[in-house]
Amino acid sequence: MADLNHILKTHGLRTTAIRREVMQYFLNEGKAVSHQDVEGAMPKADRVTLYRTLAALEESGIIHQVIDDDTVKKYALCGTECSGDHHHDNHVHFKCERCNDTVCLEDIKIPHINLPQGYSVDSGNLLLMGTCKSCA
Amino acid sequence: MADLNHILKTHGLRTTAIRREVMQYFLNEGKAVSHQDVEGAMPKADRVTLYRTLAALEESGIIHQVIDDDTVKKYALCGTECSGDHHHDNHVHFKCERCNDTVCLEDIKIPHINLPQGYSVDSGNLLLMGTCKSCA
DNA sequence: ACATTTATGCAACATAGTTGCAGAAATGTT
DNA sequence: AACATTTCTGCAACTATGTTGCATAAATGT
Repeated sequence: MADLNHILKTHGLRTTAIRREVMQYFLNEGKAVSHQDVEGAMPKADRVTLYRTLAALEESGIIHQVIDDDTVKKYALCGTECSGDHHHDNHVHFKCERCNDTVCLEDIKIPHINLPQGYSVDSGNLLLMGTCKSCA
Repeated sequence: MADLNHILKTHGLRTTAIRREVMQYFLNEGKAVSHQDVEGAMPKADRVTLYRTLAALEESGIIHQVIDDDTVKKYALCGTECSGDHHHDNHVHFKCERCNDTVCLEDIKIPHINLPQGYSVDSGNLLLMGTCKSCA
């Protein structure tokens, strides 16, 4: 609890019950979750508030968007290095095609890629798909 | 024209005016386009037909989905090696944050990544973001 | 040129996400 | 602790995106 409040404060957000609950949900899941997932887990909470909560957590650098092959937005908790102005979520994501879970592989970084003259790269997103440990 | 018909036939699709127009649009754009883009370019065509046209072209391996940080689906033409059952779009995609265009870098392949024991990888998707040649 | 199969266009529906605004809760100040 | 200020929450309405069912039209096979 106190932890969660501290994270919120250090990221410039007010401490509210909903934000703590959403963050706790992220901690429990340990995988990328969508707005719909959050809504399912917190049926009493207002849809719109949850959209805005996710947006606030993302803008402040507490969660980051996980790019995935389906069209709903998904998010996961950022590592401790993230802050609002500078996300460092340059790790690889893995989506299991059996259980459909997408997870962060925090230890595996996106390799540097050489591009032709004229391109400059700021950030990247690498999604690997296949079968995860639990489904193998 | 004849070319487009040939491509459609070799991928097991019937040759229709709309499919040729959509394919021609892909050829002209040379970048990843969304349903909305196609609709804008072909205002007379029916929305639903365009959704189904894109789905048919994707399933048959003529176009492939380009994963991007925004949530609308985008597609681009596949290289010649693609067929319905086996897509080979394992090249890198680049999204320019100024012009917002996403392009295929056909010559740059996704590098092999070593994952921990238990993961098996079937396919991957690498999106690099930054500034493109024209916007530099 | 005819029968069969598949594609198109329309209406209605379903899902995902946004905006405006009033009341509630959190924070800063005294 | 009480107040003023700022920000958050919850509701209603709305926009955008994508899907399904079905009748008609067009493409293919014989």
